[in-house]
Amino acid sequence: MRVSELVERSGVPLATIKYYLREGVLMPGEATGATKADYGDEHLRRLALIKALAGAGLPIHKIRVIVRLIDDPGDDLHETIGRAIATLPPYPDGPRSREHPRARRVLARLGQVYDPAYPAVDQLERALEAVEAVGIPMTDERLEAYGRHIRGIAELDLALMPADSARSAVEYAVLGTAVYEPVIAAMRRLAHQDVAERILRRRPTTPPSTPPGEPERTAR
Amino acid sequence: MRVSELVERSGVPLATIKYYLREGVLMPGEATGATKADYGDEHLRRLALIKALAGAGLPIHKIRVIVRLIDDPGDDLHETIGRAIATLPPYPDGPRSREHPRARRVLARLGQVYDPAYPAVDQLERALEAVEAVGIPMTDERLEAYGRHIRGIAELDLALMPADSARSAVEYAVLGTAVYEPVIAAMRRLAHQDVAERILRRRPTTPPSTPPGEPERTAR
DNA sequence: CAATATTGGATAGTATTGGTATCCAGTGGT
DNA sequence: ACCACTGGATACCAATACTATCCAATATTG
Repeated sequence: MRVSELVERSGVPLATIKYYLREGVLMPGEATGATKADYGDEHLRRLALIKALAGAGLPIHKIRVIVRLIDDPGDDLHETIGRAIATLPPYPDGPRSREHPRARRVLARLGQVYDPAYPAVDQLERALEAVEAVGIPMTDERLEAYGRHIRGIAELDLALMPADSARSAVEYAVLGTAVYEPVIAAMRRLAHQDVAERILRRRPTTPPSTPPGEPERTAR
Repeated sequence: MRVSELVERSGVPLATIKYYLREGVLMPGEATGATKADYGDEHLRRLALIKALAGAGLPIHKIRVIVRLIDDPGDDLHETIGRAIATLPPYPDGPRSREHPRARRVLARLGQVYDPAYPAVDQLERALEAVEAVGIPMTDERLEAYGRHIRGIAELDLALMPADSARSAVEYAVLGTAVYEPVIAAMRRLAHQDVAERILRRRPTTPPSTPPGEPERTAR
């Protein structure tokens, strides 16, 4: 397809597509002449990826890093995925050379190895500093429950990871991490609402049945 | 204390404090003269709150909304908390008048009421649109597991909510929602690492014991 | 009493980011 | 032969969260 068609099919304005091309996050179409080029489904897919990552707050140059890893995953899949995930937000401002005492305690408690090379360790440390600074520290009780539930989620995530190609595995890992975080956050807020409603308003617990007008309980 | 002391104790530059004062997120100190004012611990606490919320990506004018709700929670605590949480990111761009078919399905499945007035419903719908657009849809299997685990977390969150004052309840709700989201995200990423390590590298499952050089398994 | 430091207040400036718009000239299709 | 379209380059823009500077009044200190 030509650019104009890519524009209307993707919904991305031409100026923006040019911008993505310039920034090297969208691969150029196959040139069929000096002023014509041909784009395919992989361009649509790439645009969806860019949209998703940009929507998750990634600056364009980080997206560039990720698309390069997807386009060219090396031999070591685990390593590649690690680097791709490391590119995701949040981006701390200070240096990351601290001791991570809070994160260490959490990991020790959960029986996970402490490897300061994981950027997520630093993210966890900063997040724990923030909750502490604000007076809602991570108590043992909370840690135990959070750890158990989060691990349950993570195990399922991994179980559902595609095994057909390294490319799709990297994409799955990046997107699964980035785009499911808002899903989890929204579900938690709704669960808060629901639980709070029952506690604060003293309402009875609704059984998990189909509400009126919403009959597709098991529908896709 | 005087401004200069507030500056050094909070670590926030004077120009920034003035900016917060101007924007109405930091309450003015008690004037002790035409060119002097007195600040107290509540100013330090407020600065910590602002830091935490700004760090979570809230624009200053949203922080203003929240501090007003904290300073003046009305009669209806549930309502006030709802409004405060509604002020938190993410901030969708388009209008929010859709049907929320995906969110409805999820809520029906989980036995929670669908109330389009909750902003989190819209957030969930958009998040689900994103995962779908990118080819990792919310399957029933995932939904069931996510729902169960997230509800477990949410129930604990509510159980730990302070009941002493409306003010602190609002603060807890806002901060607990905002600052724990990064904690959950970081913990999930680390759990992914840990599980992936065991699967991809075919390593044996480490029992939750103390790794070498890390003896404080139960230490704070 | 006088010199110095500090304060509140006002205003202007800055850096970053992610686009958007314009212009241009070459060219492919009809 | 003509006109819409293309790639390419460059300029521009809007929002945000500070940051810096200036000013004049007033404490504070010696």
